[in-house]
Amino acid sequence: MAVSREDKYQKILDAAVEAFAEVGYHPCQVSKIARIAGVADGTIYLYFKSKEEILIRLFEERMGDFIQRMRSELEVCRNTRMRLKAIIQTHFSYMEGNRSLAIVTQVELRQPNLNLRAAISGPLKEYFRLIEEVVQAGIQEKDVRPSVNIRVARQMIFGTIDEATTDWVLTRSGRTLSKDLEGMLELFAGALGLPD
Amino acid sequence: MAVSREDKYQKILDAAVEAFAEVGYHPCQVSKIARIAGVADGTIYLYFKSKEEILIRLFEERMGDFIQRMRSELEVCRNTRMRLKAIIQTHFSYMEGNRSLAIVTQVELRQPNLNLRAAISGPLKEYFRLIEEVVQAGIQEKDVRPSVNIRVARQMIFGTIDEATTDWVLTRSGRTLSKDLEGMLELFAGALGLPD
Amino acid sequence: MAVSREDKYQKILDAAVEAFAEVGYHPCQVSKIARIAGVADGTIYLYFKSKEEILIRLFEERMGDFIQRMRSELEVCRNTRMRLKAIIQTHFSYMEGNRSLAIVTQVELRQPNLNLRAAISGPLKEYFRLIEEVVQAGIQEKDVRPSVNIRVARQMIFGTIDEATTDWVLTRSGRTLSKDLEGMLELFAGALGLPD
Amino acid sequence: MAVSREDKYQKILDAAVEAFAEVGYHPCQVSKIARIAGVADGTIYLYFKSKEEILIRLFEERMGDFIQRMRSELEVCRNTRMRLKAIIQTHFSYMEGNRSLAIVTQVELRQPNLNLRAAISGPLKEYFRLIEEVVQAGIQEKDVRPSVNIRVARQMIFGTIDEATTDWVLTRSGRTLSKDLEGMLELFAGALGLPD
DNA sequence: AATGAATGAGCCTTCATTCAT
DNA sequence: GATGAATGAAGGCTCATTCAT
Repeated sequence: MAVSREDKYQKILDAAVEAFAEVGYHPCQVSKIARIAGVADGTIYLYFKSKEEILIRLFEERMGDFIQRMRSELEVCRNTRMRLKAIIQTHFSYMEGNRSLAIVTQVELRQPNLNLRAAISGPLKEYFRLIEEVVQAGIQEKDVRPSVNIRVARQMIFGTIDEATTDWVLTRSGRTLSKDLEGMLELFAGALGLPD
Repeated sequence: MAVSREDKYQKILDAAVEAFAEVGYHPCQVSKIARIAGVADGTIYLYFKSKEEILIRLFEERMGDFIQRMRSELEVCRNTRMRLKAIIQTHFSYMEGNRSLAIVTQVELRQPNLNLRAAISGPLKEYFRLIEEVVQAGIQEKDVRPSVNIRVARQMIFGTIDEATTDWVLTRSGRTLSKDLEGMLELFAGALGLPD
Repeated sequence: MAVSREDKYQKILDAAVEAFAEVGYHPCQVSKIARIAGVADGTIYLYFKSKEEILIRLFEERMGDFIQRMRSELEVCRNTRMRLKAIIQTHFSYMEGNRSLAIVTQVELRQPNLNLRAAISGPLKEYFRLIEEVVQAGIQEKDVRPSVNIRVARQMIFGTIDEATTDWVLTRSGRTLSKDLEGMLELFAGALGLPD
Repeated sequence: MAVSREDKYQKILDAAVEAFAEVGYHPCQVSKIARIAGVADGTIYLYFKSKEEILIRLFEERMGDFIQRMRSELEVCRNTRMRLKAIIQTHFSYMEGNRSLAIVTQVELRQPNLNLRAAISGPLKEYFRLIEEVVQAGIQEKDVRPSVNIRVARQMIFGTIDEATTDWVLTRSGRTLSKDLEGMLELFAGALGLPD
């Protein structure tokens, strides 16, 4: 039945996230994914045409989902501070809810592999654009200092959030990401010159 | 003779940087490194005991060198703004002068592989400590708002610089990294509340 | 119902002939046969216990049918020349009417696989015996030179017809096999010393 | 050293002939060839880029060699009967001296696989041309009846010899091929109308 | 020390066959 | 009976590593 097919597809994708997170994409054996997913090796190939395609679909699906959520969170915000808060919060809570995905993202996002880059660049660029739009709007709404370079500001916002996530992923401390939300927001506010 | 041995060691390391940058560590064949280095495959194993060790030594040597330089640049700085400027500048110019190393660093720095993590964490942690010391000193010297969370500030500083480097590495535009130095410094200044 | 079962059995056999002819027995996937036959992969196994059995049955059925026809054509012949003509003609027209089967026969007839050899050898040996009987009778009827080695004569007759068929199968020219009937018959007549 | 490389290449080719003869090309595992050749599996791929290439090179080398020998045997013949005798004799003795090659040739020569066909067709066509030249010359020299169709005569000559070889290959009797030389020659002589 | 041919363990992928529906 | 998704054994090929020269 249709539901079962989609279910298994997602089960394999979930298994792949977990497996990739544990050892990394390249060293990960397809049979490991199969084992975690509870299916036979060959079954994987009924749903994906290659190991690489699993990684590509994984990014497409999960990052698309992430962007979706980010966008809807931003819609209800009324000023730049709220928007930045929403970005940090959404990013953090998504990654906290998907630790394995977070690990995979932090690592494999930077692969020089061209097929992968092509697949990733779509959603990632959209995320970047989304952040840049927030800064741009902030300037127009006089929330943000006009001297701010939009690209560099985006690099700061994304880079900081991303680095905090990497930190959280690599140090297996019990500390939550969300705990740093306010501190990070204050840094961004100061950097962009937001009104209190 | 001793010089020749050291020379070849470095030649292999240089070749490895180039090779890893092009395709990534895992997909890179040892024979590719050998070809670029102009030595036989077997020769590699007279200098390194495995492909993994190449990567590990690579980080140890090149990051150690990087930290060294960073430290000496910082010594001559008299206030927080100068120190932050030195960090950005040194990081940018080092990476611009070692583009392949920059690529490898951005990608492989995040490997979940434990041996590698152990090797990297030394120099990387020292870099983090160094940044945190700058922030800490800034607070003591009343350059930095006392409410600033030091760890989060470090994540911002490193994350932003790192993201700018990744951006530069992946978009093969002619744009130099250094061009963004002042803009980035202004963001940091605002974020930390530095005096003008 | 019984008819339907036999129908489907033949449909699968026909599909197999077509599929084997296209790519050869070994490289041919069972799913290809199923697709051509318009049945599910699993259905094949309700009629045959393995892929190999399809090939075996195929030879048994189609070659049996071929021998049957050959035998009935020979019965009405009154002398050696007519019999040889009947053999060539029947062989040619059967293969022209079953081009795919001809292809499969030319190729797979020579498999070293022992199960297959055993299955083929029955009808093939009967065909050989039939040819040899014609030569033998020719000698008794004084149609054929008595010095003729019967086995070698059979090799000539079968080998020539078979090679002409292979030629026709491999060169996809429009040329018909039957066109060479008379020329070949004259060669055989000369070889065996038939009276004009 | 150069000799050693060529040696090993031939050793693998010999092993492949033996292995293919035993089970057929498709079912034959590369590891079987390696075992017979006394080398590691991977070594095969230092000399051939794929299993298929082994088969292709095998035909190119061994058939080229065969044609070479055939041509030089024919050069010293003074009439059609001698030439036909030389063809049969050379073919038979070559195959008797290379039984495994004979087996492989009889079977795989007829593969529908296009790459293989292309590789084979060169030497095989040359063989056909060579036979046809003998018949043609025979007609000009008034040795052969002018009514003989050259193509059909070639099909008879090659087909008969080939079928005798197949017969000899499949029936593992002690009987030698050469024993039938005279009987076959007489058939050809009669078929073509050669003078006594 | 240097070489590079050889090794062989290992892995992605295929596909004949099974079996729950 | 029919289906086709699922299975998992098997195999071609790769490549890090070794070692005879």
